[in-house]
Amino acid sequence: MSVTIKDVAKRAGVSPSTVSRVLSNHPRISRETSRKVRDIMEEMGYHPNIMAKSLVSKTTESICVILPKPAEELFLNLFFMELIRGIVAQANRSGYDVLISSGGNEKEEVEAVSRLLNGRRVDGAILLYSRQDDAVVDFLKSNDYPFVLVGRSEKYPDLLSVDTDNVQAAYDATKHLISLGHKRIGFVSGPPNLIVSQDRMKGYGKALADAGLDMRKEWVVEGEFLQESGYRAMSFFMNLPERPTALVIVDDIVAFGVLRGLHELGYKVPEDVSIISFNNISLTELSTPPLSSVDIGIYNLGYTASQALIQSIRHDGETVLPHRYIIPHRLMIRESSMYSMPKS
Amino acid sequence: MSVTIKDVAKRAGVSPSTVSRVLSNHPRISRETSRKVRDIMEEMGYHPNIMAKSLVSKTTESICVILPKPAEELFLNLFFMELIRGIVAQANRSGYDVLISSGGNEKEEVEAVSRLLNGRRVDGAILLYSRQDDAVVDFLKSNDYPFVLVGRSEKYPDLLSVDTDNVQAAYDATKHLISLGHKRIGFVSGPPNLIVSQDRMKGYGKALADAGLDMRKEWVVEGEFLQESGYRAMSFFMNLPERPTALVIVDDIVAFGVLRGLHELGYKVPEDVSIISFNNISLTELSTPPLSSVDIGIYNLGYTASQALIQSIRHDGETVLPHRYIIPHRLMIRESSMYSMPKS
DNA sequence: CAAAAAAACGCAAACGGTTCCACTGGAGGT
DNA sequence: ACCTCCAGTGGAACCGTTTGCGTTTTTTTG
Repeated sequence: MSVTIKDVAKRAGVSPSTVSRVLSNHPRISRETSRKVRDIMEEMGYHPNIMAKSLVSKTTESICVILPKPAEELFLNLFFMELIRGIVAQANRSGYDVLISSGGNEKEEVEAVSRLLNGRRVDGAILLYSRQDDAVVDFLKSNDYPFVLVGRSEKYPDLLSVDTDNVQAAYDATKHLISLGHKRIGFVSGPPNLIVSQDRMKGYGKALADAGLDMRKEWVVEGEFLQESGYRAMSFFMNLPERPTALVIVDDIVAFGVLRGLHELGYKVPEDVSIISFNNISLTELSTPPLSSVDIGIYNLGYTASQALIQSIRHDGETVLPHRYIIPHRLMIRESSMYSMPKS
Repeated sequence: MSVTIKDVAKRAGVSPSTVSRVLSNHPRISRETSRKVRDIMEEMGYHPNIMAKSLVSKTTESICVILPKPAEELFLNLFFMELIRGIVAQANRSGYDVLISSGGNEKEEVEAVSRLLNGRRVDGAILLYSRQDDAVVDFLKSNDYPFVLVGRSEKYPDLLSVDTDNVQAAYDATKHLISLGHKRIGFVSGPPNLIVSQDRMKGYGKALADAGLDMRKEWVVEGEFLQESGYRAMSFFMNLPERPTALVIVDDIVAFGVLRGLHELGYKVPEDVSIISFNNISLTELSTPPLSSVDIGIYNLGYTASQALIQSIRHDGETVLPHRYIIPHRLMIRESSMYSMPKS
């Protein structure tokens, strides 16, 4: 059917081994043989069979990324797509292919990962989440397969992972609001069991403390990564006897809900309430008003994760590799927090 | 290293062939042999080596999807992620893996696809776009590889493809506005060379004609799939001596720009201008006001594409398969077009 | 009860590469 | 002129499965 290494060999009057060596440009092949063989390959339209190659080399030059279930429900879509783009871009640059997999539930995920890694279809995996107690992580770790986490694991702190310094990011965001003169700053959080929620909350608290402001329990609400969460939070906050004048919001999507809630309640952003959120997905600039957000470099997160994984796959064990990569973040200040408090 | 079919065979006291046959549950294997072998496989933790299998079976049970370059720039991200989710979900259900690939330019794309298909790494491909004249399509077609287009090709009308009936969709959207009493209806289009732009424009024109309304050149503008396009279109439309009272907009993202433009110019939606757009990405419901949009079933598009491709891969050539799948659309009417024109 | 048919299984050759080892022939050393 | 050495190449085994065909065992049948 397809032209093989033997066909080329025959046509070139050399042995298959020689052709193979030309392909991997082995040092001990003469210039002219190499030229001749390459010409013939070109002429015959030869393409190496990747399967045959990986069968013997025991390496597939490909990785998989596991989409979490939430990707189904939430529309963290923007987030994931950006991440995937980064992953694919880097992987392709390094000559790796990327395989996407998703499972309905955790059990299915483990089965999928098991099939892919035990079946030697991929060399490693990227996990796009950090759940509290993850069967997939357990599987990968116990089988000693290369993998990297986008996020971090509390259970195993020294896993290879790529993450944002969420504490610092929240600290910076909060400080920004403080520098605008705000003294009553609230926090709209996400699911309390997610590490990212906890970390951002921590940074928020730290910034307040450092500025000598007190963190009031009633100015902190927890919710989901959904706009409804933000929406509901507003009817709560705005009925308080003492309302916050600024909000740090755990995610852009939630911030959209906040925006909508405030709008319906008749409050203006940023005049009445200044807000800033996290992730800086591409929509932040086109809401009304444009949303201040902490850019966490999602593409870069993906890119780095892919790089770290491939590095770890290729690693011969000589040098010691870092366990943890922190992607720098930066504040993107837009209208939603551009208003300086009148000195009151 | 890893436990192979031979290890299992030895341990079970049978030949490798028998083990293989158990795996593919060949009819001529006795109940008990099958049980015994399966038990041993379980016990030894056997997992079939996918590479070895594909080498001999000449089929990889996996497909690839080619991300177009625009995915890099535009944030059709929402769109693509949704599509990919559909593709992956269906493929996994059918036992196929999905491989994502993207190329910087068309040449790189061809190289990537060539490597994947010629190298027998995947069995087929899904193309997420319909460009005017596509080298990737030419490659796939001339090599007779299975592939499916999400969209349609003017050059080769009978390619396997999955698409929306964009003419009808635009017709329906326009008719909706007409039914609200609008007589001056404009159209904000996308890049004129994209088939989707052309089709939607066509449906728009047809609806106007059927209603006896005239389509005025100055009420139609072309642009990009970017919010700026919509934004700019508004400063044009709203300076016209006779302004449209309703707009059909080629894409949700563009509609966001329109919304913003109208807002800044002091027009209210839907009181002053009613609008409806296409695709119904998840953000349409959380803009202010929520956007009427034509839901084109993006997930379904992906799901069906995957299904069609796999069907075509497995096809033995006996029966004849459809070339073209049309995914039904439906209007999602929200606030942005809820206002009935005052009888003027 | 022998012969034929069916059922269950084993052998060995692929699939398309890679790589260790052996072989050849000419250059360089003595 | 003989030995050594090395660059350049060929031979063959192997990677883990599948599968056509042949062999053995069991069952059916006349």
